[in-house]
Amino acid sequence: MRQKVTIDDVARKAGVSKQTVSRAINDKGDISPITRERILVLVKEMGYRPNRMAQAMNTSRSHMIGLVVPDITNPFFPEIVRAVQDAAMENGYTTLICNTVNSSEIEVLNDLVTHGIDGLITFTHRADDESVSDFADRFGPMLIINREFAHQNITTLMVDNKAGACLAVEHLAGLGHKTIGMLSTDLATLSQTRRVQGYKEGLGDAGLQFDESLLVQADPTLAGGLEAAKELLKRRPDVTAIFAYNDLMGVGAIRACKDLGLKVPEDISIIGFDDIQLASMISPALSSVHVDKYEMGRKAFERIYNLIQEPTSTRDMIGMKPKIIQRESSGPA
Amino acid sequence: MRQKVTIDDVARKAGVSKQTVSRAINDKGDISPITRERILVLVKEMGYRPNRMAQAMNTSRSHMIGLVVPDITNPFFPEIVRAVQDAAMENGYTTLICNTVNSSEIEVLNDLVTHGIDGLITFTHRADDESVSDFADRFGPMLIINREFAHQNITTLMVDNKAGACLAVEHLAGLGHKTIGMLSTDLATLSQTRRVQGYKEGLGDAGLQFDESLLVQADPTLAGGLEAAKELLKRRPDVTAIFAYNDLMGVGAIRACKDLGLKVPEDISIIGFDDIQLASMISPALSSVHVDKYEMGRKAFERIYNLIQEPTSTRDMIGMKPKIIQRESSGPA
DNA sequence: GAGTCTATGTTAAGCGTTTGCGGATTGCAA
DNA sequence: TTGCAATCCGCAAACGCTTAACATAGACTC
Repeated sequence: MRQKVTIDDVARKAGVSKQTVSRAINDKGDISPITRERILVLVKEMGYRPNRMAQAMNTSRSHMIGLVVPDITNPFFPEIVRAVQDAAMENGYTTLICNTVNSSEIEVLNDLVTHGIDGLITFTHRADDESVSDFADRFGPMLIINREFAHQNITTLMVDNKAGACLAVEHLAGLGHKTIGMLSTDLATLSQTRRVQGYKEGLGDAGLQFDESLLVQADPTLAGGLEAAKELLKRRPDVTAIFAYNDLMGVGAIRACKDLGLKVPEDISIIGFDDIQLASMISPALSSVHVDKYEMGRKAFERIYNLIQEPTSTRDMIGMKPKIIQRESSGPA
Repeated sequence: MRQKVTIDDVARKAGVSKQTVSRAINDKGDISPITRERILVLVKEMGYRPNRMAQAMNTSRSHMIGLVVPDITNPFFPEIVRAVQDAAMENGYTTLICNTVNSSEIEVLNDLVTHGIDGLITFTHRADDESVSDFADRFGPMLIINREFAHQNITTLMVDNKAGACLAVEHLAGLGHKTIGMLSTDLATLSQTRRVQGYKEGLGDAGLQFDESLLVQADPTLAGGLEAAKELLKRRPDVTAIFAYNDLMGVGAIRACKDLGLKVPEDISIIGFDDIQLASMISPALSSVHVDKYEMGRKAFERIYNLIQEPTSTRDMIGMKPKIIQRESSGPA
């Protein structure tokens, strides 16, 4: 698409040079109020909007940011994406989104850069540290979510997974549960590690013993949760509460209990993590460690936006505290 | 972000002019294989990638398309978005996404255009025909999903809602149900109208009588479905099957039945529409009219891509046939 | 050895903006 | 009147790339 009406058209019609038009719309000095007004009226009339690409070539500001998620169909992401976009739009920014699930993450990032994005928000989990670091060396404002990273160009935003897991166990223990199992995942991600750490720490804090048999691993999916819960309940029939790595596994666990003829929460209490929409939609509704995903997205954008305006400002780490949402799936022991 | 390495850098290093480099990477003629090879090696080495914005200024091809959805957190959309992006990426395209839920749709479209998108896929439901038409006059390749529109620049892609609703009723009638209610919505959208039409037609085809009391309206949400189902079952305790406008309402209906002590599907059969992820995740799993959302996204991109390559090709209407997915929530009367 | 091609590169213009600098106009004091 | 600052605006270059048109060399014909 070639632009319909350009700055030259406006200039011609106004009988001034395009530079003057540029000054009028950008509110730069060196222009008389009268001319300015006259031009602005014309701009409205003709429906002129500056071509952002041309603008970007001069100013190095494309007004686009990149947003990279593993897979937008994963229910964890839409809300974050929405938040980023809401915040972006409020600040005159547009969002270039990519899924990385079946591509090289670094490739995707590099491709985004060729489009001239001013900043980047990314969930980048598969790419190794070195590649990410190389990339960050070359690129400007960049924020990684849920990955630890020490690099002067990279700001991180992380959910405090450990604290969240602690809270979950505390919640269950507070309800009087003494034997609390965990469904974990086989993926060696940071959140996985932290949540398991938190689980163990939580047990300790509550004066309960951790035992290997209480920890079962499977895919972080509904099916995985179902399978893992069955395995756990076979191993340890004395378990009265389950902490699931995420909500999908939590829902799977509820399903498993139903299959085994156990009532939730009467016989078994279950709590998930992330608090995705699904959690509140099933019955019994799933208690969960709530992560404010909308807030997360907004914060991410805000930070990137600041970095774009103030490229010299220091990189840092942003933490997000999760909290417990009790629903129907957890109750007194 | 200013580009790290430009075509000039490569040219200088190769000892040729930048135009020659351009030829090498774009595989245009008028260059000796030896020089070409030599340059390509350098390009790799230096990690040079053409700046798409600069490219776009000349070629009028930004390799970006716009994708506009009402709200990405609505579970109907992520899969479509994902499909569009997969297809886009395969073809060297990137996707600029916007939610319109709290902005003027036309504003969003216009803004996207300033970024130089080559094509546009949009769910645009609130904007009136005239505004859309005005916009289409000025813009190029454009595809609207689930809205009827006659404009020479606009291609439409629609789910056959009426046929889907017919199928749903046929399904229920086929299971022996004689009194089939519908939970509809108060939104006056095209899908709403069509689904109600299909419902009535389906009843007719099955030799069943439609009655106003069988049709209840509420918000197209879980809560709305719950409320509407209760109302319906109060009005017509003889209902044995319910067709819900969408899956969320269907899930709400299941909840209502549970609240009322009715078993699904033993006492009441329920079927939804759209087949969102949730449908298969709840228990009992919700039967639904399946819309192949992934296919929808791919088709949309394909069509837009063709229109971009072949701007003169004719606009048309693409239809998608839904089909029934029977799960646990529907059974014999 | 002059004339003609062909193969390869280069020059320069242009895409739609912004911006540093210099030119023109005005107003006012000397 | 003249001189000078202040005010307003235009010229031209620049951003990084593509592409039409042109230049140069070598290879070929006769």
